[in-house]
Amino acid sequence: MPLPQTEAPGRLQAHFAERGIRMTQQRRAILSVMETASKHLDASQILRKAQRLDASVDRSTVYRTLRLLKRHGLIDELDLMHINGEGHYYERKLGRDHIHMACLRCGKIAEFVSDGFEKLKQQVEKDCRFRVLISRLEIGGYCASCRGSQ
Amino acid sequence: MPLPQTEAPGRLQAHFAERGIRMTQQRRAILSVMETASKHLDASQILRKAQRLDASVDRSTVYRTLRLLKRHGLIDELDLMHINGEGHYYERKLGRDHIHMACLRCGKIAEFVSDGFEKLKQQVEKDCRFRVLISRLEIGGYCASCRGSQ
DNA sequence: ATTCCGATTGCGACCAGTTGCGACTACCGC
DNA sequence: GCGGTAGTCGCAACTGGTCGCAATCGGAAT
Repeated sequence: MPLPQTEAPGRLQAHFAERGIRMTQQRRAILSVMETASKHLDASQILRKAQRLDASVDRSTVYRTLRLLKRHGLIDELDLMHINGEGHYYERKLGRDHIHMACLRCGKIAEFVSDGFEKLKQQVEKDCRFRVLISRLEIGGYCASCRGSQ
Repeated sequence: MPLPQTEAPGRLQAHFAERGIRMTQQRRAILSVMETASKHLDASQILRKAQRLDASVDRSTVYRTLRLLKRHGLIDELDLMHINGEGHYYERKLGRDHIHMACLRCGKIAEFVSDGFEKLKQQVEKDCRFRVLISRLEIGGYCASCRGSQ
């Protein structure tokens, strides 16, 4: 179920300004790719799209900017259970955390928002005396339509 | 074929035999490293230890064997929130799934077994009509001792 | 508009993990 | 034990991601 969201799109650049992070041509290109992306992108897709806006963007700048966004909690990084090789996927962080479910047969990715997940995180905070900042729950298995055919 | 486990340690090799998976010198070395490991190892540590038992073991054989173990549900693969670079860590799968908590300050890894986690997976099975085979929940934040110093 | 300094960039070299391929070997049936 | 074959291995080449460094740029102060 593609996702319930609360918050206007397209404000990544504003976040940068508010936090006094320097804005460059290259970052502008990358942010605008992330802002307008409709689905999970991997690093090489982000690079290609960003280079269409600013041809000078380098691979390593993409990775550095992604890391920056990650550190500021503005995007989430996903493995999607390494369905296709080693790569990672990135998505804008909007609204509440959600679980990612990857179908091992058809490769489809579904998302799921659950109160149980929030409760579980609260339990960890309490029982383990651990301050939760980032969390990632990924599940691999078979989706409803693939489940029929063993 | 995914499998629940409650089980004595050190029987990785037996599992291979039972499932008719071919046993080789190299695999024996790698399995024995995994069986005797006391904590999360990364691929290069596994390689080094395995080479002490059989000098011919190659990097790619380690990765291939790890993937094999993963597919058979005998080990878990962790990112530990990419605390140190990109690498992955591997651990023998024993008993119930557990949550990994990585402290972003001191790097310590804690584990936590929770009924809430099991319930959450059941909820996904039911609400999303999704067959759960593998699951991984990783949390990044501050552990009890690092929490004091902001 | 000009200066200036730290932050950022591109580049090339590197580490982590995967793949294709020819050579090798475990193990089944004889 | 012996041979044949599918499964596995080591190697070398590749993709994904990181790092160190010199050159460059953003933007605050002037």
